[in-house]
Amino acid sequence: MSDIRQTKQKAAILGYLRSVKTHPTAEIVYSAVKKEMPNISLGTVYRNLEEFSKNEIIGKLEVAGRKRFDGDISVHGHFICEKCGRIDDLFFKKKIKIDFPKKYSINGIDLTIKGRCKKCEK
Amino acid sequence: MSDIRQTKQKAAILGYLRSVKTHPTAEIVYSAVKKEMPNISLGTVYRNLEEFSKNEIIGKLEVAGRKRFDGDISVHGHFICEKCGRIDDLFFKKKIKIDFPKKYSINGIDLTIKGRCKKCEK
DNA sequence: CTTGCTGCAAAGGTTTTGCATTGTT
DNA sequence: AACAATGCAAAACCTTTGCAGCAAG
Repeated sequence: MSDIRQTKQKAAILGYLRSVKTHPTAEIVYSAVKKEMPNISLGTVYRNLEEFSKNEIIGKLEVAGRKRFDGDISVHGHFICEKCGRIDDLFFKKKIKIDFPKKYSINGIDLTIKGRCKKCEK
Repeated sequence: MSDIRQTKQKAAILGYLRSVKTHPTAEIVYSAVKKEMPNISLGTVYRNLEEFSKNEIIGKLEVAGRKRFDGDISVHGHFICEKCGRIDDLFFKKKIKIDFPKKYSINGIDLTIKGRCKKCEK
């Protein structure tokens, strides 16, 4: 039977992702982790990020044709600035109610708002 | 000054997208339009889909690393089955209220729900 | 006529994958 | 000792782009 093993690489990737409030790409995670672990490979980073997100240990978004990862899996939405690309977390004070058809079994909700951030609003 | 021209290709792409209720990839649009217009090129399809979505004539989603296009730009959400990949439109009867921070200028909202469709729910 | 659009094919960027080796359990 | 995970590099995949010829206005 298959088992999942602990490795330094996994710990470093997860540690980094949880230490930032940004939503880095695999490439960015790779560069960051590489500083402490120069031999880590990009493939390992991709493989683990993908595995973590499949196991719902981290979150994944897709923006402008790239995958971005999120160390925070609490319920929240995202704001994406269409000009500069910045991504902010959105935490809502009031619960959002939606009347959802019962014919599906829900696993996750993604609420993304696009627009302009303060800086980019001319 | 630059102007935008009407072409058969644009009409065919838009016509196809509006004739279906699916959310096809550029590749799928290409195959479909190619039946009526065998010389159309994939590059043209990509170029026009991108232009249409920039001008908000069509919608664009990103699912599983691919862009998908939506001929329907009315306000609605999407359901994505994580197993079979099917995408359904979600129309809500009641307006959804969210308490959104005023510091952004909003341009669009994307509500995507992931889970299992009836068929894939074992 | 002017110049935007197309078709073609090549290039670009991101992500995945095969395989020999290394490291966990 | 078994075999999952890694590093490396090649391959796969999707999308963008340069350019010469075509076609819309």
